[in-house]
Amino acid sequence: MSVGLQRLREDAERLRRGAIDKGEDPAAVDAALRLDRRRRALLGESDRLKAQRNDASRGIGDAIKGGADPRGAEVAELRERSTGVSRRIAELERELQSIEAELEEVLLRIPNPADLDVPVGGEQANVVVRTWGEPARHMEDGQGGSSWERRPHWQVAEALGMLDLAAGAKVTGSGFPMYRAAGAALQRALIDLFLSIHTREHGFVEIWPPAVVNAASARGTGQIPDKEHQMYVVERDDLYLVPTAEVPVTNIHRDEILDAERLPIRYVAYSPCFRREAGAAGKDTRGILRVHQFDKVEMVSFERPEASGAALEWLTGCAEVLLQRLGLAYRVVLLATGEMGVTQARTYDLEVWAPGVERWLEVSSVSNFRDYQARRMNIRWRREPGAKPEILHTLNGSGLALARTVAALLEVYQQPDGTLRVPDVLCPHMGVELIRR
RNA sequence: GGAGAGGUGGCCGAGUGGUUGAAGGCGGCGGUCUUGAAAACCGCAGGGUGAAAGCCCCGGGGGUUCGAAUCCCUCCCUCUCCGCCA
Repeated sequence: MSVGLQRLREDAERLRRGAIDKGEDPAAVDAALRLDRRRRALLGESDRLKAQRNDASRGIGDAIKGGADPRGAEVAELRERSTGVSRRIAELERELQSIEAELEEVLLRIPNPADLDVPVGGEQANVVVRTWGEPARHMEDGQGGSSWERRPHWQVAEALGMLDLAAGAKVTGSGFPMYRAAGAALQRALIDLFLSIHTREHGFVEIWPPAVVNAASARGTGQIPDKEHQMYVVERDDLYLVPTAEVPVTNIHRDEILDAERLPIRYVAYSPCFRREAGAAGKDTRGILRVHQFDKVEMVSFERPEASGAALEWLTGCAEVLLQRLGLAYRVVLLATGEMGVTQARTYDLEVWAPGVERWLEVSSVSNFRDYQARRMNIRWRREPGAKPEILHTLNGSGLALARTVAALLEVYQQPDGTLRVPDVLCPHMGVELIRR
């Protein structure tokens, strides 16, 4: 269950409003309310009958122990009366089961309402919270009054032998980039850089997760049912290729009750990410801005509810550090309700400036899910030993997604002569300061 | 992939179809004792739902039965051996 029956009953209006603000259908809220009422009625009836049955069974046991003939008329009569009750229970149980299945299905479809201070609306309602660095110009001044034009990343990369999109298309299909030579090394260097900073400077515990998950995990983080069509499915084994490390990593603590002193728990994980990008055909077809497989370092945090708001700001900062070290200009955008996913309560996107294509590219999305995912995954914590378990809060954020970061790097660090300068932080990882043909 | 063993409370581990939501041990919490601690002794402690009574939960699902942790089916997982293999 994602929103919880308690909240459904007490706060239906907020849920309805939240769905509408996100551009989703609020009908699921009313359907859930209806099913919940029906369920409670059936449950009351069947519980009463079960109590009756339990008494009767106990009576039969006592009678036999008290010396009654198990095959005698007295016991047979008791047994017969109980049979009728059991049959009625079975009927109710069947109906209850179908109601509960329906209810669960409907609950999974109720969106997580955005925090109240999130701007309502579409893209125009997004708020640029802050910017960092000086966006590089597309046309750059050169020596002696000359000027040069920055090329898009795919041209830079292909010319330097760092990327072979044709090979990727041949081997797998379009949207599966083949990095080579310094391009491949750059991938490895970035992954290492990001993981190193997060583990050494930000205190994350490094995880190297499976790249394939089962349906329960995909449901836990909310990919199912909302984004099921965006995932690659291994049908034979009923498994899904991960669209982000968020899925395997957040599910680590599914069905657990964590002690207070363990919180917050903060993981950082590298994984390849697979996305079908269904419905995005024809968008960003050139280069590596929208691909079916990319690499990403993801931060995941499990927090006490009262700490999740501050944690979101902190996580955002952890991602920003990486862009600052790479010397890439970026802006932080607070997403408006209509731009958010159904599971998030508050989301910041980090957008990096790519002067070749002259666009801001989303390289990170940092979100507070509050209790929405945790309830689906049944992840709880205890304030103190012996206290009632409570649902905790989960957050995650990219730190960072590689493909678009690489695109920005290529476009920012290209030189007029066609070579590529390696950002200082990456030199130790790459072993060179300049990449040339 | 083949053969076998097993999945019970935070952990280990009993469990006969009938007050066993579950013995016992360890661990945990509280107390007595102690200058303090240890030891010893006493006591308290699972989760869900519900206003409560109650109902449900012994890997998941289904079945047999008046009644299932206990019997049957099925799926999943763990372990051991064999085969294959980075």
